[in-house]
Amino acid sequence: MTVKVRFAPSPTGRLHVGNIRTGLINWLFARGEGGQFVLRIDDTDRERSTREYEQGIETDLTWLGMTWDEKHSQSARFPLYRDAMERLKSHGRLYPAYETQDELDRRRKVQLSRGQPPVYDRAALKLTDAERAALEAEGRRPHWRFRLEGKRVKWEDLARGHCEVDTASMSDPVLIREDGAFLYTLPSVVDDIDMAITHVVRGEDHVTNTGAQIEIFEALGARAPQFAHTTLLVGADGEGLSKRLGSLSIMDLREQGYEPLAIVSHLARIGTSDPLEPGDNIAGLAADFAFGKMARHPGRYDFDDLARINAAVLHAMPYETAQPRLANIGADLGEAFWLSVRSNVALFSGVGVWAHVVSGSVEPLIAEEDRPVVEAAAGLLPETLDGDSWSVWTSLVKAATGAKGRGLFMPLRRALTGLDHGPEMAVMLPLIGREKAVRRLAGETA
RNA sequence: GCGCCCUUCGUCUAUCGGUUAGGACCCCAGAUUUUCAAUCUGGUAAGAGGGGUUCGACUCCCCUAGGGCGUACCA
Repeated sequence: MTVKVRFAPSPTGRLHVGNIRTGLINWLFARGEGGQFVLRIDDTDRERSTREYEQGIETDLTWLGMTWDEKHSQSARFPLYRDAMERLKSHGRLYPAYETQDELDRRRKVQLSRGQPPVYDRAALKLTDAERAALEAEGRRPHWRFRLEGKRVKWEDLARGHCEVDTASMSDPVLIREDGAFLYTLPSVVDDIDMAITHVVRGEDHVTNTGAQIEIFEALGARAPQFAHTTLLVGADGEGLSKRLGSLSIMDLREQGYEPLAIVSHLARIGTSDPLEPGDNIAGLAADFAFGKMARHPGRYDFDDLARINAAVLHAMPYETAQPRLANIGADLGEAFWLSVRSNVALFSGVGVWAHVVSGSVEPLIAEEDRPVVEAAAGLLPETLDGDSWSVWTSLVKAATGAKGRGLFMPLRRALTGLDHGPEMAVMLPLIGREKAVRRLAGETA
């Protein structure tokens, strides 16, 4: 059986690290198994769904490298849901209920205060035809609940092992709202059947849902797919991630300059036994992926880890990969430049600083006590500068001034770059060129 | 309140009854770079607490504490 999974985001906002992780795990699992990945736009809520957000989802997935084999929009599939609805009604599994939300809230509070579980009491099931007619005559419109069998639903979960949910302890789920809108549950099950989804991979916040949904699969005459419920993410402080998801959208990370490979490597490995390191590429991450590697407790999303992985991605990036992007920002100063600069940047855009040191205007940093060394060095600078010049030159300065080690190199670095850290000076010096070097050593901004 | 899941170095984790409790990050030290960064090598450091079961428990069971999730006409 070929694996076929789906990722079903709602186009009601931008993708963030929490929901993209679920999508990514689906993608990695599918690709690792040579299976298919379906993108299913959950736009049944016509009010909140927008075309722009839908486009944003595609932009983000494409940028991350998460290609899809099929794309469907649930808004185009209402006939299917209506058909399923009719079938459930005819089997007596879907019944109308007329309580208002206020009434339901009140009942829940009463049950809770009595120490009882807040489960719907199925009062609507006992309504006579006459009572229903009276309610409708009042202008009340029903919402529709799925009648649970009330049994222990069992499945073997790829991520959590044997699972059981007692549907007798849950409320009959509302499938259709008073205004006629389909809630998430029914379209999800109907589409999983229709699209022949083999594995439903989602967060463990859906575990209880799964019990009810398996009953719906069965009520529709289908066999439930396999399930994998992965742990959720918490923030670095152990708090739930939801509180600051706003700052963690994929779009924001892209705009801040994070590498897609870093984001994907980080999300793929949080909460697994693999080290938090970059993969070679997203396909490699898929090859390494296994549910068995995932821990059973919430994974920590630490922004510092992302930053570190991002730097590591850059530190290993070959010139061929970086070249077009360097050219894009006017910083393509050759392979030697990139290879020495890449280990000094945390974000790709950081290259700009070093390009500026080479071709821009820099104010030298010359401390009073370093002045003798810098002045002596200025007089000893070779006429032509190449890869060997730095070594030759600093030897001459050492001989002339007696300065050595840190006392020799830091004054020159500071004077030439205006900074106290950076790439190999042997590479930087010829790029900076004799003219600028001379002026900077003289204390001029050049 | 009730239900499900979870709890190992500072952090992320391995172990699935007998191990010097392993790896990664951080940190520290050394090497290299006649400087910083980067890189390489080495090192410090752990089984929430309490009861059981067992010749033997991080591993199995129970209790307590702590955490996550669920208990919606959200997804």
